[in-house]
Amino acid sequence: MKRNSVANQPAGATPLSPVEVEVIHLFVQLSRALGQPPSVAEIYGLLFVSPHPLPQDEFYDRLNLSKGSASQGLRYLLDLGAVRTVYVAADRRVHYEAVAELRNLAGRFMRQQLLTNFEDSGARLARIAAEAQKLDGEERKHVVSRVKMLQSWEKNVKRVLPIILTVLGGRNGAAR
Amino acid sequence: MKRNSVANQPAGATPLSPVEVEVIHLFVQLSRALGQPPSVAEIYGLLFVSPHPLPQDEFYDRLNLSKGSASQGLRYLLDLGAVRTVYVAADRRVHYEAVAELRNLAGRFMRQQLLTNFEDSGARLARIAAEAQKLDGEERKHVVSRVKMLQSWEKNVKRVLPIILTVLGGRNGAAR
DNA sequence: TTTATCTTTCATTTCTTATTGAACAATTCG
DNA sequence: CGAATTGTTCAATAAGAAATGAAAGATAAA
Repeated sequence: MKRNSVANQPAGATPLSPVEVEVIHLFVQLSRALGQPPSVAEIYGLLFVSPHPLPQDEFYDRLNLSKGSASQGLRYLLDLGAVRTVYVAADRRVHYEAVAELRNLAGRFMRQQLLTNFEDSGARLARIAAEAQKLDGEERKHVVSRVKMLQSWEKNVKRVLPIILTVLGGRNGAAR
Repeated sequence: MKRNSVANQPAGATPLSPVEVEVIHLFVQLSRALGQPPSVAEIYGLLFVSPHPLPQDEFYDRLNLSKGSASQGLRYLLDLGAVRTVYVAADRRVHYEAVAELRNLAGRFMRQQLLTNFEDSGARLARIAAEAQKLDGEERKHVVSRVKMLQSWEKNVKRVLPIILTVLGGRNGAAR
């Protein structure tokens, strides 16, 4: 069966309500901006509106994605800390609920994202600086100044990140 | 000819120096984190280290990408404001140079990125809020609180963005 | 005007990433 | 112990994104 956006559930599954559809859309949109796969966004979106913890089959029945996607997507969200498991009495299935505190979410996401792609940027910058010394005259002057610029960028970004997290967390999103 | 990373220039083109290679790597890495195509990162990286403005053929000769990619990539960077054109006397070709102020770069990039994916999120939130009123009892209560949470998130993000830009710009990257 | 140079466009191809689904655990129930 | 239910893994496939290259525009020089 093909993934035709959010549509045609298998017989017996409760179709998505209009609110659910809208909220899921919102998260899918967000996922594009953040470079995350849509299936993950769908899963998180559904969990986010749901008043109860949900078991895995809810996801592949109602969002009609494959077992595999549901399993992988949930594991990814678990690792990210965007979702937690909940024990439900008299039910064998593992249930999930959304972790919705913006500070945690944003923080973990950034860490994951930046660490994955960035670990060695400092080392690389040092290597570049060293290489630059081998150049001569005008060119060296220019390259050295560019490298300094990059180092300054790095420092700035490192300075800004904690601030972002603080501000995001300060008055945070707990609706009351 | 296939794109085999940064390698085999056509005969006659100056091969990339070690410094250039490293700097380009750095930008390609960054581009992954930001979800930008590698070819664009290569172009910007080369321009960033270059002490002179460069014409288009430099890009497809030395980075060996196609004319098409060079043209499109440069246009993209121009639109973003990450690159500007430079007039060079007695040369018919348009030359390009990098715009390297972090504040401008980051600002424009965020604006472009967020506007593209986000324009209507406010409207969508309003629609969701309206839909939520149609629900009843417990469920409505929960959905309404979630919607409030989303609205609060949106507000927080809008509040944080200008701060980020200010801090990035404050002591900015002009090497001296 | 004709020719040469430089640039853009866009249908096609290639490459990357996300998703599927069938096979294989693992667990609980009868 | 099976049998049924739940969950994971991973090779194969599909969907999507980026890059190519050939053709067509522009512009300038001869």
